[in-house]
Amino acid sequence: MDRISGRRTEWNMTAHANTPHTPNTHSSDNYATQVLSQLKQDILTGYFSPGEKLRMVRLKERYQVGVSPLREALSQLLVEQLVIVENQRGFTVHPISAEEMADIYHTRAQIEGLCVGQAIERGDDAWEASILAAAHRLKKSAELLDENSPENIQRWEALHQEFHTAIAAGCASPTLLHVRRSLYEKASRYRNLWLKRNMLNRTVFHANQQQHQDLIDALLARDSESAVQLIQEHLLGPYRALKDTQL
Amino acid sequence: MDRISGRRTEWNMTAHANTPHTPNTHSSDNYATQVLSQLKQDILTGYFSPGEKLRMVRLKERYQVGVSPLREALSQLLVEQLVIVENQRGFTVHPISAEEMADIYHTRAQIEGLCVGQAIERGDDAWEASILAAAHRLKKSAELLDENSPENIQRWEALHQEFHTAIAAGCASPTLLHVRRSLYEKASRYRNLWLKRNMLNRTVFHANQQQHQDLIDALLARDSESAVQLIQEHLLGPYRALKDTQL
DNA sequence: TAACTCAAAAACGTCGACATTATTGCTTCC
DNA sequence: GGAAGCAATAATGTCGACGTTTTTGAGTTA
Repeated sequence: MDRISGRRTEWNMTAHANTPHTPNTHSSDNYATQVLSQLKQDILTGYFSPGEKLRMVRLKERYQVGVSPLREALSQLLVEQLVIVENQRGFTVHPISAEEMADIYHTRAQIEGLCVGQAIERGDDAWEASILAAAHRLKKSAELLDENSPENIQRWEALHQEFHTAIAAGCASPTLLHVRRSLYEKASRYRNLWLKRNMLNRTVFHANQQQHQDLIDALLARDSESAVQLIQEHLLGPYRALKDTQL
Repeated sequence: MDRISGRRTEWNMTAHANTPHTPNTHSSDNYATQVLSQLKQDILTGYFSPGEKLRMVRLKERYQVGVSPLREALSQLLVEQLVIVENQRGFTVHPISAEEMADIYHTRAQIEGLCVGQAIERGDDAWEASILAAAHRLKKSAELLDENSPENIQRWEALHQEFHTAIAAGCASPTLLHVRRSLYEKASRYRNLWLKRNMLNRTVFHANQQQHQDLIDALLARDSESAVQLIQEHLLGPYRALKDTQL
């Protein structure tokens, strides 16, 4: 057993309490890459709070690596604006604010609108099929929400995201999809922080179901104007629910 | 004199041949930050060619730092998709392709459209004034292009960019402007590589002048549809000139 | 009590060294 | 002559150590 996989196992076992880390990392990755995904997850899920100082000793203990891979991972999160840095004062989790949340969600709505608009122009049969497939999987998993444990919500959320990603993928623009993904991650941080305080009720999800069907109809009809309008509303809905509650 | 500024001076003096590096770095930055801007510049300007292997020994010599700051800087360029990495095989300059160029330019046109559209909605008097000021500076500097030395072209290009940034800034969305900046950098790599091979002729710039005036008129008239159309054409024009030439 | 000083402790950023992995080049064998 | 094996070389990724800077906190003074 080589060092990396050995170390990897240790990580999984020492994942202290709060966050069960995904073991889905290929040992072909280096430490920096492995730490990146875990650290990102820890920030997005709120294990490290907004504005919290990220002390190296703590990070070294948690992820069982030296400072070099840590600083590489943190450097990447810096570009993604999930951490901030001040010379000689180390790294800090990027603070949150109502203003940033509004900006992210609105920008995300615009970007998603671009994706959908182009997807309608460019999407082919395979695109339509993948949407219907993802929609089917999502609908079938609605039962996950009956028992609203964090794990089930996470699983449903993953399927939900896959559904919307299937739609956006039709735009066939790696650059645009890259931007989209980055914004999704930033937004999901706010969503997760909100989830930690407020349990979600089922009604919002049923509204979701209807919106999804309307969206699919507009997509298959290649009705760009309606589809863009629907997807933007679909994204801004959660925002409106979030923004008035205390973070 | 501390180590950083001492080292900094050495950098400026040892800037081998091709690229005169900007000395505009505060000594409050750490090595990683300083290396980042220089390395990015070297990639954008083509000192390091697309697909070229970035060997650590070479980078250490060029920037006079150890591997730690280098890997941090490269990690950031990784997120910005200016380099790629393969485990145990180090970093490589991100390759270029006609497909990527098309994707970047088209996405950029869409993003710039969003910026302009929102700027027209949100822009105030100060916004209008800053546009006119930047336009004035740009027009006054047209003489820079009479002698088309690389330095003059660079200076004109900076003013040109400031003009368009002044317009986009009206959207008042940090997130959107962040995306915009990232795409500008990626696109400028293609433009720079093109400039290395083809000297530009003056006619394209005069066409530019007229487009700028039309754009300003549309902005001040708050004619969103025209303005978005104009800015997108303005961005795609250079793309069309570039795409048919050999890279 | 509040502000200030300053020494001790903690934390940061960088380098050099080392183990591991990839690459090169030479030799051997078909 | 060309493929295959293998040793030598080179390059990568990570850690521990070190100098520097920031933070802490106890003691002093107003």
